[in-house]
Amino acid sequence: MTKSPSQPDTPTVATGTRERVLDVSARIFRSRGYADTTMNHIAKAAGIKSASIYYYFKSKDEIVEEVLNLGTQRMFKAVRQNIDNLAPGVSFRDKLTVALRTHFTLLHTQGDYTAANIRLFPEAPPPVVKRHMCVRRSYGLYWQAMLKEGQAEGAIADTLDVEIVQLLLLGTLNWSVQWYKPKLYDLNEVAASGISLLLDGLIQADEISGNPVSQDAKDA
Amino acid sequence: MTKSPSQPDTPTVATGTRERVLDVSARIFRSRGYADTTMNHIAKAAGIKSASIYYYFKSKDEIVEEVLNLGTQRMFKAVRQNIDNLAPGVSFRDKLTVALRTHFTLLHTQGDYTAANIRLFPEAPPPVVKRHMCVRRSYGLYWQAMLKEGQAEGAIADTLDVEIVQLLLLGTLNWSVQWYKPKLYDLNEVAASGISLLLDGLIQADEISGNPVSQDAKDA
DNA sequence: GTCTATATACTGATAGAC
DNA sequence: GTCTATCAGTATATAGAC
Repeated sequence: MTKSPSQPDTPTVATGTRERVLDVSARIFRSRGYADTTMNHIAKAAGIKSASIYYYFKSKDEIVEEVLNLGTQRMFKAVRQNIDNLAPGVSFRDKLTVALRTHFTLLHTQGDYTAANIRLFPEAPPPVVKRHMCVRRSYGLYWQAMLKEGQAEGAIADTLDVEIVQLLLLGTLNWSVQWYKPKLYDLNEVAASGISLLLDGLIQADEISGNPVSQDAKDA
Repeated sequence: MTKSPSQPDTPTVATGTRERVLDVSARIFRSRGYADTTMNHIAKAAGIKSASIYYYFKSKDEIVEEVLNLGTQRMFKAVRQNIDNLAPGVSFRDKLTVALRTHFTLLHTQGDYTAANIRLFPEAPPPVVKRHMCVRRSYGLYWQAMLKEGQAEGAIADTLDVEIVQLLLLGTLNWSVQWYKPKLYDLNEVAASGISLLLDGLIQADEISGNPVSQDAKDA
């Protein structure tokens, strides 16, 4: 909301001090969490003194809130963009695959805001989280709407509670920030495994039907 | 490891002060997390003064470590017990269902240690987590061994990396501590949805085969 | 065993010089 | 805009009386 003057919309590279503070905050929050990140940590990483931060932000929680909101917003924007770019007649399955892959990939590449968002969400003070909830709810409702489309098409079971499914789906991906290490696992392999698990399940369909279970989601 | 004298193994009900401190610690850590839980919070809930805690524990981190270990150990014990009690010829699918359901249920019932464990894991100081890792690794390896059995039986794909699958499976369940509220969702419905999602996938098998997708895991 | 009192350190935040 | 200096609050942990 607060924006330094004469800045274009959503600057990709941090130029001013305020953006630099936000960027390093996201990076440090991502690895140290909320409570263990001090204004001094942020200041040092930004190359200023901690008192100077208060020229741009009223409090530590104001920084947290902005990092939280930016994380969700960037995630939302990327997912919607990739979905909107799909061909009109694309199957629900492919649509969901793209959404899941985008969410997962953004969690582990392209900046620290999305990963910091996942970590900060349970750790941040309740008032901050409460204010952030409206942004997060929009994103969740977007997924639920997509799932309802899938139900209408008959691609997924009518009886499912789309809210629970949404929480389970994104939960599987979100939890990966706790264990995924770029040097230890291959991002594409993990993404493919996760998407395959969520779309087709772990158990092989050992019926006569040649259903290609656990053998999909290998595009991109 | 440290145990007050003349105590039987794994006391179910906390009698002594030490056990009471541990129990309230687990409860408070579960809801407030690591950093926001103070020795004073614990002391007050245990009905003593904060200085008295140091008669039983050298430091806050010693409490955290014990809560962390107990959480994983209880989870491990419950899952193994339920698996061992199964009939010899039971299918891999049923086995996995029982394991998943046990893990999920224990996360949300029967004490705060298991839920606190999930929350503390990313928040606790690295040295504490590092010491806890051997316990956690045993539990992960137990799951991976189970998955390998499934591969040997042909129940799940041979090509899957069992470590990644294990992390994805438990991640789906673990993440639920962030959103599951007993008053808002039904535990059995969420468990059934989660297990169905993980075993059979979200997408309907719209082949001719009468494969009962998303229609299982409703025992227990 | 549990207490009171306190040491020590560090936190988020403010005041005001430059 | 960024600094130095500092306040007030609170944290973990210790010392020692009872």
